[in-house]
This record gives sequence, C-alpha cells and structure tokens, in this order.
Amino acid sequence: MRKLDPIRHEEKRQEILAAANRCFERSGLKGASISDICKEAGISPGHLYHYFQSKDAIIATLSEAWLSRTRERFEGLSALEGNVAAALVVEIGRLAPSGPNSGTELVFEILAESTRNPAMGEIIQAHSRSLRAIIADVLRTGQKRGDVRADLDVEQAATVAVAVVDGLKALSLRAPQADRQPAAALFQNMLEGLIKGEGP
Amino acid sequence: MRKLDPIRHEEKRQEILAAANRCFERSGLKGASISDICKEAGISPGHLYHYFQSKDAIIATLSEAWLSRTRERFEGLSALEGNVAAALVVEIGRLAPSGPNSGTELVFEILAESTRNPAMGEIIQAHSRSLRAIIADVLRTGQKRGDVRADLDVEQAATVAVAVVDGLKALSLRAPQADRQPAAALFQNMLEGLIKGEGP
Amino acid sequence: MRKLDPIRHEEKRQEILAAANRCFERSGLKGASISDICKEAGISPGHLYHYFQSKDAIIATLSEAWLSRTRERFEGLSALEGNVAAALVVEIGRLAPSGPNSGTELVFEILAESTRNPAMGEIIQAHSRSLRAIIADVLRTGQKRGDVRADLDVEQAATVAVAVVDGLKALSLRAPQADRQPAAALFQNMLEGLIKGEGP
Amino acid sequence: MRKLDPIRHEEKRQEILAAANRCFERSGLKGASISDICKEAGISPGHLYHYFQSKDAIIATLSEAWLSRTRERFEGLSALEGNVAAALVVEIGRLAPSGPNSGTELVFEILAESTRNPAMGEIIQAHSRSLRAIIADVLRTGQKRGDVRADLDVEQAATVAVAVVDGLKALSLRAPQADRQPAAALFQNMLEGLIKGEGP
DNA sequence: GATGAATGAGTCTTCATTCAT
DNA sequence: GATGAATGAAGACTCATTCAT
Repeated sequence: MRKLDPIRHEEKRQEILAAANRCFERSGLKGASISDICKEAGISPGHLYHYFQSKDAIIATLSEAWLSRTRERFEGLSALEGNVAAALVVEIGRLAPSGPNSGTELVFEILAESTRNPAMGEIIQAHSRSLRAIIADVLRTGQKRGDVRADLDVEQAATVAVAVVDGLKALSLRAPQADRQPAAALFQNMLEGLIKGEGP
Repeated sequence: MRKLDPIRHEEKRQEILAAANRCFERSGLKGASISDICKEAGISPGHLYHYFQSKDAIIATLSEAWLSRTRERFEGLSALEGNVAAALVVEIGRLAPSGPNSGTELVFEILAESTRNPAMGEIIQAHSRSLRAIIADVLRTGQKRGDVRADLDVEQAATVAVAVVDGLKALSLRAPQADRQPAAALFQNMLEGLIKGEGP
Repeated sequence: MRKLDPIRHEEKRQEILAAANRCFERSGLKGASISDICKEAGISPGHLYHYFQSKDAIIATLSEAWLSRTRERFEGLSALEGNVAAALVVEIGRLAPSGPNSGTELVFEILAESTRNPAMGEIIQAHSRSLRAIIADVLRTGQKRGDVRADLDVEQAATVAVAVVDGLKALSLRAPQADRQPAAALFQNMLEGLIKGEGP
Repeated sequence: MRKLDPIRHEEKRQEILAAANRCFERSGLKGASISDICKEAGISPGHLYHYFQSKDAIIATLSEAWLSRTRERFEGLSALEGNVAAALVVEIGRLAPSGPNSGTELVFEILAESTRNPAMGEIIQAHSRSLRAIIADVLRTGQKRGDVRADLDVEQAATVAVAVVDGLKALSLRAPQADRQPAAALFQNMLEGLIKGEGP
C-alpha cells in the first residue's frame, strides 16, 4: 500500500524552500528564524524538520539555487551560433539592472559566511569554479571562431569576468536607485577591449 | 582641576571598538555577541553601554572604519605629482592580494544589511558617493595633465572603478588560496584602456 | 481461511521490543526516542503505536524482561538434586563478571523511576517479591536436606541475597574494568557463613 | 568600587543548587527541566546560566554532593578510639532505614548515566575509589588494633563493603515500606564474620 | 497492516539590554 | 566610572503522539 509520496514530498519541500527564500530576502540569513519560516510556510516547526535536517541545510540548498541563477545566465552561450564573445559581453552588461531584489544580498552573505563555515566555503568555491569554467569555455569557443584574440589567457579572463559580475552586483546594492546602465556600458567596452584586443 | 575624562573616555571607546572589531572578524556581525565583545575588551556588559547605545551603534561606527580603509587608499592620489591615473590603476591592482583577513567579509555583510537596515543604507551610500567622488577627482586631475583621455565620463568611470574594487574583494573570498595577481593585472590593463583610451 | 495475524502480530511485537531494547541499552530510558526505536526496528512511528500504547508501555514490558533475567537464573535451583545452597551461592558469585553490558544500568534506571512512577513501583515490587520467594524456597529446600542451618530466617536471608545481587550489579558499574571476581569470592564466603552457620 | 559579590554569589549558587536538588528528587535527572529549576529557584533561565554553564554542570555539582553524603558517613571512623571494625559494621547497618527520600534514586541514575556519559563515569569512579580507600583504611586501622583478622585482604573487603552499601540502598527502593532492619542485622553478622574471621 | 505527514509544546541555551549598587 | 545580577523573549531543534490515507 504505497503512497504517492515522492511527488507530494518534493512539492512540500519546494514550498518550504520558497517560504524560506522569502524570509531570507526579508530578514537575512541569520535574521530569519526557523519560526519565521514555519509561519511563512504555514507548517509547524516539528514538521519542517521532516523535510530538512537543519537551518543550515535549508540555506545550503537555497544557496545553490541563488548561485545557479547567475550560472544559468551563462550556460548555453558557447552553444550559440553567432559571435559568442559579444553575447558574453552583452550578458554581463545585462546584470546591472537587477536591483536589490533577486537576493543579491544573500549571495554576499554566503560569501561572507564562507569565510567561517567550511560547508559554505565548499559551495561557493564549487560554484566559482563552475562559473569560471563556463565562461572560459565560451571564450575558447570564441577563440576558435576568431572572435576572441588568440593570445588571451582564457582562465584569467574568466576570473576577471566573474569578478566583474560580483562588482556589478555590489554596485546594485551601493547605488540602488541609480541608473547603472552607463557604467555597465563602460564595463562592456572594457571587456570587449580585453577579449578582442586592440592595442599592442 | 580638570578631569581627564574626555581623553580617557575616547581611549576606552577605541579599545572597545578594537575588541569588537576582532570579534566581528572572527564570528561575523550577527555571530559575535555583546558578551563576546565584553570578554574580549575585558569589561562588563553594563559598562559597554556607557560607551555605546547598542550593538547596532557599534556596528555602524565600525562600518565607517571598514569602509574608510578603502577610501583612504585613494584619498591622497589626486595630490600626487606624477601620473595620477597610473597610480590609481596600480592602487586598484594592489587590492587583489588582500586575503580573507582584514574584514573583507564584513564589508559584504554590511552591504547585505544595507538592503534591510536604512541606517546602514545611509552609511553605505554616503561612503559610495565619497569614494566615487575621490576617484572622479583623481581622474579629473589626470584629464588636466593629459594622462586621462578628455572625453571620458569621469563619474561613470569612477563608478566602474568602485565596482572593480568590490569585484576584487569578492574574488579574494571566492578563491581564497589562488594567486589573484594575474587577474588583477588583466584588470589593470582594462582600466588603462578605459582611462587612456585606445579606441577609434 | 484463518489469518495468521496473531502469530505475525506477536512476532512483530517481539521484533520491536528487541529493537527498543537495543536503543535503551545504547541511550538510556529517556535518551532513546520513539523515533530511534522506529528506525532501529525499521518501521514507521504510526505503526509502532499499533503494537504499543505508549513509550511507557514499551518500557514496562521490557522492564519485566530485564528483571526476569535475574529471576530466571535462580528459578530452577530448588529443583536441583545436589546441594541447593551451594548452587545458590555459586550462582550469585557468577553475577560479578557481567560488565556494563546486558542492560544492568537499565535495572537501576527503573529502580529510580519506581520512586516516581507508581506503575513502575508495582513492577519492581512484584519482581522483588517473586525473586525473594524463589530464593527463600531454595533455602527452605536446603534446610530440608540439611545444607542450610535450621534456625536461619529464610525470608530475611533471601532479602539479603537480593541486596547482594543488586550490590554486585552496582559494582559492575562502579568498577567497569576491574576484576570483580575476588570480591565475588568474598561474598560467596560470607553467604556460606550465613547459610551454613558457623557461629557459636 | 568592589562588590561583596563572592558571598552573595555563592549564596545564590547554593540556592539554585537546592532548588535543582528538589526538582531532581521530584522528577529525576532527565525529568526535571531547566525551566522547572528556574521556577523553583524563582529566577529566569538566562540568569541560571550566570551561575552554571549547563544543566550537566548542575548535575555534576549535585552528584558530588549526593555521593559525598555516603562518604562522609565513613570518614572519621578510622580516627575513632574504640573498636573501629565494629563501628564500621554499625555504620553500614544504619544505612538500611534511609527510605526513598535523600535522593538514593539519583545515585542510581548517575550510576546508570555513568555508562554513557564519560564525565559522569569519572565522578562515579573517583567517588568509588575514595569510598573504598576510606573503608580500607578503617580496616587497616582495625588490623593494627587486632580487631580485624590479619590475613584479610582489606582492599577486596572494602570493595565488598561498598557493594553492600549499594545493595542496601537498592533494597530501600525495592521494598520502600518494609522493615529493613532485620536484613541489615544479617548483613552486619555477615560482615563481622568476614572481618573478625571465625572460620577454620 | 502500514505509512509518514503533521502537530505544538517542550528541550536546553543565548541574546541584547537594563538596573541597582 | 564600573560591576555583574537580572530579565524574558527568542534561538534552533526534538519529542511523543495522532491521523488521514
């Protein structure tokens, strides 16, 4: 007499994650309590622990989601037909508008937490590696097609791109109501210069 | 028969701030408790509240200090005699080595907190404005001396520079044990391209 | 078309009791949770309550088992052919080696619990009475055969024997890694003196 | 401007210990909660942790007190002038009347806990050693005065005495309302036989 | 028979803060 | 200035138990 659990279970899990996400965005990683999350999800504290082992486990699960959002933006770029490098630059430029919504702060919180919590450090570093690998891949594709200068150290360039992404995210918190498009345009120019290479 | 209070008072205040700073670096903004700080400072909790109204007040005070560290790096630049723009680029490149010590994480924590705490928001934005102003000033000085291309929008370029600073700080957390110098060198190249101008 | 339920039911009950026993030995009466027991037994919490009304009911059932172990050691003695009193003394001496395994601690826990839980008190006292009765019976058999001195108050002697049994169990917890055999030998001498009588 | 803390502090500490003691006797080691203890002591939970690091610390402190009660009964015996061995036997016989008051159950609870909690194990074993040492000392004094037979292994005899003490304590829980004096008298006879030696 | 979702009061402990001295 | 006693709400998490399926 089996139950159709797996589906229901996963649904509930996702509901709880969504509720937790809202709480974390509202109050921060340490600011949001298990009790808050339970209220938001409409469940009892005991029940939450049926789905997650600990608050940290919830944070870890959500962290991957938060970090994935950025990664997904770049995944698939190297499969494009046209000028891959240009697409990359455009994509990075598009990061600027994202205001203090989509949990940018939370990424910075886990970045800070990664200093003290080894588990978080793992997550962050794994994400950093994969993000860097994706961008390096895009750049290599560009090199094959001649859109990226041949002598570019793609690994270091990818590292720079990741840092630019972080810098733009920080910018959205530093100047929440400013028009960040012009600065993003400058960044695009800079990246184009780096990637295409124009001066000796 | 004057009392030396004001001096002593300020000394003690600074001692407490130093102790709090150590605690925050060790455990984070929420992770460090008033009790921890008191132990570190060697005073009683009641006494601490003679010097600071609340934990938030301590954080606010220290935040300015943390942010100032970066500002001070750039403050004297426009008064330099030589190539001001080159000095700026060098200075930004120097940020890379700073590992996950010196409270880099704390800057990201207050960045995140600024989303939720208006007082923090004020502090962050004031600091961002002043940092941008300083860098814009350096660039304007460079324009006068011909080291910076005349048609550069110095305000936007300063914004970009601030974002690069943040990006490099994030990088030091994302890749704590990597050699970040090569990436920093690429950043320097990019900034030079932006500032001196090589485009058509 | 009879159902095999009653048999299966009892089997499952015993399985659960065995699992609970393991848990209690591992973590103590309060330390072991229903959840632990369910995991150990490989069943769901809801299911466990089909077999036992409550955790206390499980403990009560097992308590009888724990206490019975000691009772069973002495049960067949009075039916022996040879010197019954000597066999009793030997049997008591054999208690010493039992280390802090076999749930000796649990007997002391229910002894403590009996102070506060009347149901436990009932169980303990019933067991004490029956154990005393068995030993008194053995002694009476010994008196008939002349192995036990005729003027011995067998009821009081049985009470003493029970206390000696408890004392030896406590000893196995107080000195878990000591060789308790020499002390047990002294006890045997003492009991022989009591039973055979050597006084004036 | 020093405070007269040390005195007040110790007083409060003792008050809390007394309250905790009452709670533990009423509900057992795990059954009594910090909250119960705070209510009984008339303080807030936060305040309790000003005086004790943890519930375990309270239990450890009280454990020593509980165990000491028994030890104190025997301390001083070897300094007596008269027949030391007889005094020891009398003292052991006096243990019987102590009903289920004075926290006998709690001693058994820590005895059980000592199996699982190393800190408790330490306490129990230290106490066992000191109790055994005291009784062995009394017996040695008796040997010098000729009250104890010269060939007695005093260490093993002391071990037996400790077990008898535990056995009598268990008896007070097994038969709370019985007259345990006759059984205690038998024990005294047995011990006299062991100590003075009457056999061949 | 059997599952596991669900509860909510309860666990120990920590927190920022206040107050009498 | 300085102490540390005192608070009590809140922290994360666990518990024995019930119920719909």
